[in-house]
Amino acid sequence: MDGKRRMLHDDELRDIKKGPWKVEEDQVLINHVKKYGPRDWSSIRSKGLLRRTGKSCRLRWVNKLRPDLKTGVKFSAEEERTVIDLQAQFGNKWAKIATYLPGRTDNDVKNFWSSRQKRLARILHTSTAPSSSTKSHKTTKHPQTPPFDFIPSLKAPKLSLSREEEFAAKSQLCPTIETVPFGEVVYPNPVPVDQQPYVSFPQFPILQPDYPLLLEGQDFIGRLGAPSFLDYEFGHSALGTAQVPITPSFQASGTSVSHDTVDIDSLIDDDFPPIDLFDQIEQLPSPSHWS
DNA sequence: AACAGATCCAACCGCGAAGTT
DNA sequence: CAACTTCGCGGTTGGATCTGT
Repeated sequence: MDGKRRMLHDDELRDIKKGPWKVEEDQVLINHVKKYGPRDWSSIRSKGLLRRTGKSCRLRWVNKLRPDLKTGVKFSAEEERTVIDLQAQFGNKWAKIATYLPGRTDNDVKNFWSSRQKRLARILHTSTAPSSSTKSHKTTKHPQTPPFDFIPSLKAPKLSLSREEEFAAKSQLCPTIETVPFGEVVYPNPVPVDQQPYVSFPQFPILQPDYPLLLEGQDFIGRLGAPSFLDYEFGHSALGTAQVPITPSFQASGTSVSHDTVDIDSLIDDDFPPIDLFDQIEQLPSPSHWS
């Protein structure tokens, strides 16, 4: 690049506006999209319509101005379940996951997941603290303490695992792979000292040629909504069930755990999110990465 | 009522892929 | 085909709001 061009670029950078959007800016952006469609973001700036980068314009449109968005509506239990299932399947592919959730953006999904993660982290930490407060389980006095000291997998870097690695890792963490209904808590009886109670989770189905589940997202998501979906899909022998240890303190934290089982829906309510344990399973490194 | 911590979420950044010149 | 630009994605940050003490 020559000097003239470089200087111009710097001037442009200085002229870039950042921060919260004003109503007038939104209107300009909306008008642009009406005229030209959701594209040519950079031209918005080059035409002098806004002092925002094309990138910023696109983000604003996608996350806030698109007409089909569910703004201000919390994730429903069904949406939560979908995110959790798809995250287990795709990993942190938020944009992809968002395509399964009408009205939700990748940012929404990402934020949702992130907040659930933090919440779970705190709950897990609180539940294992030696003399944790008996007060509200939603608060903690130890926000700076790494929450997952007791779970080796969570100290490992995020990895994208192959199905084989994933399965191996899960098996290593929880050698006992059983086929029990989705969401069922299995308490070995009697409970050995080194064996926590387990909550079981499904493996996603291994792709089979005549099995439409993973072929078309819409088909998949439509089936997710069916009341019998989980029972049907996860009850088949093609599926394995991974188990993840839960701590005894979970049992005392107000869940509907009754004796040996817990209904999966009770795990997806606002006050008790242990289904986030999916993530602990999914983020397991392969055994070769364990130290 | 005041404060602290938790939660939510809008917006930014860096990077890589795709498209264009 | 290389250089450059634009776009899209995932991660992160910081401010506003909520909630509990």
